Amino acid sequence: MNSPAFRSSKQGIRAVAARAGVSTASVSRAINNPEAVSASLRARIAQAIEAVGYIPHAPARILSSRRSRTLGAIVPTIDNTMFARGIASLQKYLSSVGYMLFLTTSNYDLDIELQQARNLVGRGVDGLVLRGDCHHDALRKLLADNAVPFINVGIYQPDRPYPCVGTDNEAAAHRAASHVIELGHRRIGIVSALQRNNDRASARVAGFRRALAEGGLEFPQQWHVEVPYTLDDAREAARYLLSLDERPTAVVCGNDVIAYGVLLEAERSGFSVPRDLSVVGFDDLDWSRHLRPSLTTIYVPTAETWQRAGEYLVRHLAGEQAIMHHEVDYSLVVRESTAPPSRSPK
Amino acid sequence: MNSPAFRSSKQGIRAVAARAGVSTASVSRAINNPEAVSASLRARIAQAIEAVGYIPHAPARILSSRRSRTLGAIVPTIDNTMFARGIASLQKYLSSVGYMLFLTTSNYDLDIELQQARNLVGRGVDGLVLRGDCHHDALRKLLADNAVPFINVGIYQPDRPYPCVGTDNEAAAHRAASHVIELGHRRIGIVSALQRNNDRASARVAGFRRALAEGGLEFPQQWHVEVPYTLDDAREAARYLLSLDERPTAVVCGNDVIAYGVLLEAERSGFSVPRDLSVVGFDDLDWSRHLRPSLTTIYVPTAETWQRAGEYLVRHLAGEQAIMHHEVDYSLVVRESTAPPSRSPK
DNA sequence: GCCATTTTTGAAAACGGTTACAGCGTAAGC
DNA sequence: GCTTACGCTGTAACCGTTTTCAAAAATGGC
Repeated sequence: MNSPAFRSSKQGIRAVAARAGVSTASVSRAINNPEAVSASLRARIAQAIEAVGYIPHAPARILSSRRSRTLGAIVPTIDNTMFARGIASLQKYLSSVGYMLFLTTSNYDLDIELQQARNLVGRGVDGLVLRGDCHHDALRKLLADNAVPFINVGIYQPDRPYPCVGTDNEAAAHRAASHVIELGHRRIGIVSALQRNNDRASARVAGFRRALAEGGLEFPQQWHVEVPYTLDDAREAARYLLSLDERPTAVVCGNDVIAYGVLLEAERSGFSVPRDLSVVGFDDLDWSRHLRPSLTTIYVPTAETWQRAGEYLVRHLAGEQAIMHHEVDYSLVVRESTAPPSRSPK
Repeated sequence: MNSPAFRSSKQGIRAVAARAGVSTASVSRAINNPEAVSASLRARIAQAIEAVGYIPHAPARILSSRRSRTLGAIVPTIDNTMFARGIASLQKYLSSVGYMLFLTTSNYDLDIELQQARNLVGRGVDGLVLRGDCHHDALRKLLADNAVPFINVGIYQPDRPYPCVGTDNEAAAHRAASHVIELGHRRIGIVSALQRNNDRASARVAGFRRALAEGGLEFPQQWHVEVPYTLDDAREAARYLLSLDERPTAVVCGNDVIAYGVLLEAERSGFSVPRDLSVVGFDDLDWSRHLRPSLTTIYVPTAETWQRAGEYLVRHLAGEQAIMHHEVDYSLVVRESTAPPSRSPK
């Protein structure tokens, strides 16, 4: 007969303990630190867990231990192949080391990102994976106040005091633009993603422009168009660029989707790629190899990047040393969409 | 001077309560049920919360209230446009009603799905969104034992006792195949996704086959190929089908990505679409409108479907009535990739 | 003003784990 | 044989909320 002062043993770890005839402490140890418990007890407990169908209650665990073995991630949107891939890779890695991932989206809005971060911190995540280094000031304060480690992924900024892992977008973009310059192009247009609250997009634009400047090329403002991440918008941008009196002979694009749009529109407008127009993308999505003409682009190892972000945090949380600034290599993949400018442009 | 028997008021809700000069109960009420507290207190508390920078601790909240305002979702993979869209839509809806989403992936593995479900239940999710109705037996038992409501999304099975929301894949596939039959095709190939543990894929195959059977068409086994979700595999399948002595004049595909592969390969092999080969897709991704020839396909309102799944669970959890079987309409979008079979096939 | 209601508010017991601490054997050292 | 050390186990406090219950305060009718 249970005294009312005793908790009922009907649920949770107490039920398991009762059934195995041990204390809750032993059950907890058997689960979290099996070596700390004798083999015989371990077996009894394992059997009791099985019999009761016991599932540890994570919130209680987190509350008590103050660790959740969970990381949070905030991405602008999941509806973008690059992020989807990155998240998939991160999730896979984390689950391989017994961590979980709490994923949220910010829609490129700094306030939403901050709010989601509050949410995740309140949730008790052990660390946070953020996209880029374009954040609300309050976000950094929040993470500092609560001692939540984090990492900026998808960028490489060795000079900043925050951990990051990714490719150097500026340098990669510079490489892409240099490629068409080396081919002999002098009139080069840029179709970039929206730069607002997107340091990846703006770093790429910066790289493009630096290459143009270094090449001594003139760059009229109307040769740069910013578009959302859709084929339709990219096509519209291409239509505009191709309609200019003084039109570019090459277009460097902020990402592959934009490049696809440019490719499609050029073809529809009767321009032949690469004869009349060279096009360079950025990301190297699946389609880039398959299109005709196939797309010259920058390969970015997204999966590796995001996995390394996870590795950094997991290591950091384990108290191990981890490199704060990790650069991930990109590479230029030359395919059919680029060629020297034709002597007799259409 | 605090007696050591009292908990320190340095943290959490107690710090807020101390600062506002009220009890923790009032703070809790001010947060969760503001009307239950007088305006003056509410104001004092709000100010204290602000001053302390208080972030409620979700795990403690869940532990105490036994509700998390969090739903779990298990999808095969996030790296698939349709799922990414669905998840994005679900997440957006949930956040609009103050819920969060815990997302995990199963990689089309029933055991992993079960394990993830355990995980999520242990995490205290209020409900679960599952892809399709192809699950481990233990999963249903798990959810029943723990009284966790769930819904199968992406399918429509009014005859089963489980809630679901989605399109009738069998019927939609039937419609797609009927389209090419009506155009006059008699030799129709099928390139489907892998059917193993994928009821969506197999329902579509069933629909295709029913249409063929009803049309009295013969269907040699070698005209059906199953491939993974990649352009490369789809192209290989197309290459195979087009190399047959008796080759199909039309191919119906389990999804758009497969159809893209078939389109690409047909073109590369010198077949003209739709003159030499008609192709039908399924999903209506962005590319389908943009390709040349554009792709005839089945439009599936993914975003709506997943949002409705969220609505069902939220409603159910609120104790409101909600329809268990919700059918979402599909539609055939006829574009350029289908035409009557040519008199003189290549 | 007084009593009966109806708010508002606070004290304290859960919620389901972890873990510091202490107790108890048993093995080792002498 | 007695101490010392160590390995295993149990007791119980605590993690930060919510929520029940009852007391206190406000309201209203007379």
